[in-house]
Amino acid sequence: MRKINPKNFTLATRGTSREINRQIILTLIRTHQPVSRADLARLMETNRANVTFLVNELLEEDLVREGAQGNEKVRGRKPTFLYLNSQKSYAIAVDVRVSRTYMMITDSIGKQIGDIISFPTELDPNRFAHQLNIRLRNILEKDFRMSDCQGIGIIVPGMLDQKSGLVINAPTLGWKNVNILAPLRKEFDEVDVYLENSGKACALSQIWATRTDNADLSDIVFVSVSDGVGVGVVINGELIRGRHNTAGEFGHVPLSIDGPPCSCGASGCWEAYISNLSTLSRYFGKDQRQRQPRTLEEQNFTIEDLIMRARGGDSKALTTLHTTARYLGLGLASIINAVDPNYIYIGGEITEAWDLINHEVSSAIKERTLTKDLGTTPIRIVPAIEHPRLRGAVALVTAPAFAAPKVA
Amino acid sequence: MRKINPKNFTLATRGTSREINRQIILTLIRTHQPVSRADLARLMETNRANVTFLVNELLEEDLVREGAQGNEKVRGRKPTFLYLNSQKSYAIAVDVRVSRTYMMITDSIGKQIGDIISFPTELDPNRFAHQLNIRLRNILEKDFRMSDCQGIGIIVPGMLDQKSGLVINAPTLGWKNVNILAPLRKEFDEVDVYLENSGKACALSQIWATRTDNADLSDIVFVSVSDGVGVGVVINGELIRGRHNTAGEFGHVPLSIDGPPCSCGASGCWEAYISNLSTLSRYFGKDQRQRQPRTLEEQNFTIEDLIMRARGGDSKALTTLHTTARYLGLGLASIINAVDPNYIYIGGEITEAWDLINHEVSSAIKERTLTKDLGTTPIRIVPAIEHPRLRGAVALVTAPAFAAPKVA
DNA sequence: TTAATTTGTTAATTGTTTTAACAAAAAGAA
DNA sequence: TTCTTTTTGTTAAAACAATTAACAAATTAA
Repeated sequence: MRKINPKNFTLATRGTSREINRQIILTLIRTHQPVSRADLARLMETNRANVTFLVNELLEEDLVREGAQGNEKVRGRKPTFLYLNSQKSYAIAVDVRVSRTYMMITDSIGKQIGDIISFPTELDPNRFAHQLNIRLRNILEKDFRMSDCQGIGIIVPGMLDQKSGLVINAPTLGWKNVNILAPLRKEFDEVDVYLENSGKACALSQIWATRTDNADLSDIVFVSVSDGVGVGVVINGELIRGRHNTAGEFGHVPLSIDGPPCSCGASGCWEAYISNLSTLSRYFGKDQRQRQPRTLEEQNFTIEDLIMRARGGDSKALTTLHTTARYLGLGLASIINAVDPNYIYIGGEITEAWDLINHEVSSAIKERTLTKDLGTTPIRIVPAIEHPRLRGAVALVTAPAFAAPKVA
Repeated sequence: MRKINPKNFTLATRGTSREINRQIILTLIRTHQPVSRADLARLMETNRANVTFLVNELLEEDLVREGAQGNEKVRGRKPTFLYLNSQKSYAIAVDVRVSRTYMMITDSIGKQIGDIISFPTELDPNRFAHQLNIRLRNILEKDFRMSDCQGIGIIVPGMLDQKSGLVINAPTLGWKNVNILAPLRKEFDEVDVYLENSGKACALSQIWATRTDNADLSDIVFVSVSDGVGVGVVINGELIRGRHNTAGEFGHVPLSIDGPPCSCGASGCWEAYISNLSTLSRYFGKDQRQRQPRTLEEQNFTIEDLIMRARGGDSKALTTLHTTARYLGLGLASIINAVDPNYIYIGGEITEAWDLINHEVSSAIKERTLTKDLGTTPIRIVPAIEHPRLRGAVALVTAPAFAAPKVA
């Protein structure tokens, strides 16, 4: 039961029904391809004539193409299969992280083209913009044609204003009130450039992934545990952004208000318990409150090393991971109580140790969730190899073509 | 950018556009009445002919009526004003609380008819059902006509399953897995009966209230502080319910996981810091961890008494309120970080002391919100006299007629 | 009294879904 | 082979709703 906003509604015009049905057809071709017109008519519970009209429109726009004919051993005329034309355009994804920046190119349905490339991130915003500019120009003018580029999606770990392209605060990069998009938009004015927070992008990557399972992804949460903790919340199939594009920051909901200091300035945030840095500090026995300097050896020691040690029999390492797992679960319980999602997806380096910690996570979740049902909310691991951030950046570019039209 | 759910979509039919525009017209008449067809055409940025057709349909259904003519000093034909026919039916609202149950009757646009009546709540579910049955029968058969009743909305402070009508757990009432709706639905099978949690109902009461201010209520949170803490979250004009209708339970997000024990079984929940009981316990210096019994005098002492004492110069009472205010603000900061709403509404007895505590609440919010913008999220007080729970119960019945049709 | 202006309706047009009929294509039965 | 049956996809016609244009009604100002 959604209330129509009397200050901001969308009237239905003569073409609205067609637009809606067109997007439904696109969605169905996307999830069921290769698929025939007759199949679509059955899936949509409508008549084949309607499907013919709508598909013809998509064929004319070259969004959809006809392919081989089916050859099942059944009577009757063989169906003509339809599939999305993935060659129409390409998308560029950019994932900016502290140490390196990653780039991926995909076709118009998000399938990777070539290899992922990466380069060290310039932490000076101006020099970064210059650096990225050159890389993009290479792709847009040498490797591909600029007119074929559907858009560029850029992921930054921090809070940002989507429209203006302003990075309000990206603590790990040290960027504050930096407009990273303006120079790019000026340089490549033919191409759409999108900006998104990494936690939100990861959530997008899941709902827009083409999957074969029957999972209902209309209400999900993605929790990305890394240097910081990023969270993206999807409700009713839509990423929630809030008034300032800052919705979903569960990383800074406290476990204990008097807990360890957090990068955000407050103390006891969930992030201050479960980020990789926090886990490592705990392993080395440093009191985070004191922000004691770490030795060089400690600085080069990563969470992956810790996991390796835990697997190698280092009981202190294992205990450290278990403690993090418990805190992870306690925080997830808060998210579950607040959002009650269908699934929770978890990404980040710690997922590599999931077999070691999943029991602790589950029991912590059950400890603080309000009902038994909530305690069994399915948790799914997203391995790094799936590149959720890059996939989310791609979705920023490619997904709008499949999204539901704004109506009422 | 909403993803169309390929397993659960709604195809647009020939009538979909009309249905959408019809609901927009209803919404606009509701918010702008009395209003002429020409006004509607301007508000909707469409032509008057379209409005005529749609309004004629509403007139035929007797949802809308024509009223007086305008008489501004302008040239041209006088407009015929349209208004919602509020006499078409009536709604019954029931608010079940520990001590008493309240009932209100409204017309079909939620305007109160007669006085609010109340009676002591029978805490035995069967006897309660019987009691409520008799009360409802009186209204439906003696005072009014059953066929005119649009529906009955019942509010229960606890977790519940909307569809089956099951009260899963209402700790203050002591109800667990009680089906309160089944007997009513059986008895009054002509009438729709709706069940809703009190926090969620309060949120509904705000978005569906007919207001004159220009507030954008598409993203709001209602926090109801009483015996427990109920929270309702509205995103994109729609109350979020989650997979098990338990979404929004921010009352059990911890401030400190090792904090005082909470009625839910966990410890350190926000509720355990700010509920009326928690505030009173703190005033009487009881250690909640010990669950010490209170004296008879203490048992009869209410939060209103505490506020009175604080106003009367009792500095310990004032300090107690200030402490609650601080905890209230710290928890609100978590909600703001997580949801980033346009407004936060607060109801409950403590709002009567708002002039005493609002400064502490605000500074605690600023202390833990991630950005300056978030720190200035407007907080609005809803006084008890506005009966948000009963108004929410009414909205359950009357609002669906104005809601956006499900599409795509 | 006439012109100007605004409201609301009606008729015609256009675009879209829906129904019904049909053509095309293939397998199976006679 | 030939005919029947079945399925796919298209086309023509019908039904319906938004849109456009024209017009009638009602009122004020000149």
